[in-house]
Amino acid sequence: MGKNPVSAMDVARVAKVSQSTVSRVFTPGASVSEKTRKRVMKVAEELNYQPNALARSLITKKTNMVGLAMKDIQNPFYHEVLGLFTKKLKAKGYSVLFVYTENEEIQQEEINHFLEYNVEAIIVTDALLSSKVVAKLQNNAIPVTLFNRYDKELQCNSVCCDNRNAAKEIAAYLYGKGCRDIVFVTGKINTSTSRDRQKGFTEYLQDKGIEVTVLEGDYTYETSFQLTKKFIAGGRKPDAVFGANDITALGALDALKEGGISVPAETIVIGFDDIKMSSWPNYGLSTWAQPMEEMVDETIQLLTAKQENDGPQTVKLKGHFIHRKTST
Amino acid sequence: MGKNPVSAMDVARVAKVSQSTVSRVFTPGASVSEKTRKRVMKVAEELNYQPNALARSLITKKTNMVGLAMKDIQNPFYHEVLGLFTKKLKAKGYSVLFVYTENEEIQQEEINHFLEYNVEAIIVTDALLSSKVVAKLQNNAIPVTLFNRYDKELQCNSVCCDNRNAAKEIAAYLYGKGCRDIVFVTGKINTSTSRDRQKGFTEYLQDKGIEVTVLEGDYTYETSFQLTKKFIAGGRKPDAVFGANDITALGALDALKEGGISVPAETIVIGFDDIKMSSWPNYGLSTWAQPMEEMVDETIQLLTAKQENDGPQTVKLKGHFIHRKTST
DNA sequence: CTGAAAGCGCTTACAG
DNA sequence: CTGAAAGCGCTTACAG
Repeated sequence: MGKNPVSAMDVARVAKVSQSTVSRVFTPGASVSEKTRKRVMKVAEELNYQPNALARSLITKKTNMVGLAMKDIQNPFYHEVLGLFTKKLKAKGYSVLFVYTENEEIQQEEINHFLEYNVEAIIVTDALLSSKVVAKLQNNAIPVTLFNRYDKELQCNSVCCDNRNAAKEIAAYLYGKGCRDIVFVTGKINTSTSRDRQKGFTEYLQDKGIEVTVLEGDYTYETSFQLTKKFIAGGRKPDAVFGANDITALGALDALKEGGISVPAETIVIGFDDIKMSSWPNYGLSTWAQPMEEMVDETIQLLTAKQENDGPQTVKLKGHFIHRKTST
Repeated sequence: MGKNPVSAMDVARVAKVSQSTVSRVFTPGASVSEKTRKRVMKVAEELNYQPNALARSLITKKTNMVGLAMKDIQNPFYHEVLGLFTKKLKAKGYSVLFVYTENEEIQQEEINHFLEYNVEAIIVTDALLSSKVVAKLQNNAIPVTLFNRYDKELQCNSVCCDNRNAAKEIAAYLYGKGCRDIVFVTGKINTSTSRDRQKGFTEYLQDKGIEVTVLEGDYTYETSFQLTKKFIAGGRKPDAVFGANDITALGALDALKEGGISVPAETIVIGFDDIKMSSWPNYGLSTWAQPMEEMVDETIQLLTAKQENDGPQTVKLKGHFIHRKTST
């Protein structure tokens, strides 16, 4: 904490006021005469005084910290999300305590960590939460919001894209283009995002009498690339491939290209997320744009309006299709 | 902080011991009889007691938090770095308070933020620091380490790749391949990384009588893409393009491809960083791999061994060249 | 091994 | 508008 921890007391001594007054000067809205305020501020600056947020939090019960947990390191989508969160939370006066989970599931350990530091809310992006962990958080009255995930079993807020309907629209689009031999490359199958996208997609096509070929991926580029490569090596040449996210679609796209299949002439490729790379000229991936900014805003909204306790809320946002070079 | 803040006092009451004893049970190495420890632990678990890190920090002067500041949102390199830092710092018992800077320079505001929360050290990856800010930090005895940057003027530690020599080796490699018409696409020119890579690269070639064409980029894909596109539209067809980082090289690569130039047959393309994408089949970018993990380890080492005050240290790591599909 | 007490740096009623 | 005092939840000498 430094060798030179100037305290409010030090400032008070020099400014010849009480420590309470120094505190008031640094408390927005507290009543201090203009004259006193100026004198104190001057001394504070000279001494390089910085109020101690820890001590303040201890008494106000407000830490202004929110915990953010992430897992996926490969998907740039989450990097963009992280940037947006820290930026927007800062604007609201919150800091973010960041945790990167290696495990599939957020462990008790990481949550304890958040609890110890008294974060006021927790945002979990792409990791899983056990109901036991959620219970503990509820017990401590810390609101949790799942971002880009949801879980009916869990008693927590959730903000995500309406994956099912988005996938349905993509299916309709593909069907309208005359595609009949269609592949879906999944993400991690235990994620709601992948499941919902698959459900919306296959259901629509099933109604039309089309059985979608499902390749079980894991949201990584490599797996999707290998799966698709193997698939076309078997002599198959689908009309369309829909990847559970952009990275997945990109993997499939590269495999198709490598296999000499021309996109979109022979095969249409669609992704999901609209990460920056998708718009790069070399790819020009058509995709479903998640309303990332709106999603972040909604999440923060949910966290800050935690007062009204009408149970966990689920917000589903629409997003929109972006037509680029991999679709016709 | 929750509606149910069980304190050590609460536990003490139920376990019929003093609050001091409860504290000892949660302090590694403190002397408590096995019998008491068990009883206290049992009660603590029943009550869901969680020591308050804020209160502890207030008295121990140890927050176990380090501040991490980042700026570049587009470069996946930093996403990987962030993952590595949180993972490794956690292993050492540290949490990371994350700040995403929008400004080119880290502002006083963000630093104050770190100071308020009493972080024990600060890591700055790709943002700039003013000497005024560094001075303030030194005044508070908080060690700062620049990661992947360095600045002679600034009194702070620094860990980075030996960019100059790496670029020199790349230049030698290219020269050895017979390249004579060579382009370097810079990153942001006010970064030490871009400057050093440029210096090492051009100096070597200058010695050989070759004047490198320098295209001034900004470390983004788009700029590099446009620059290269414009360059070749002017009728030029270089033997080799070296990008200040992978993203930059990828932008150039795509522009070359779009311009109908075959890589590596006509033009060799080399990047710097070895981000995951560079190994994707569609790109197969040859690049200089930064020893990312080592760099992170060294940084943490520097921060935790902050006791010996023999002035700021600069650590330069080597890294190595990775040959893929864009070089011969 | 254990308890009573002081103190970390703040905020916030309570008086004046 | 301002000061004295209590208290937030801990740790840590100091006694015993």
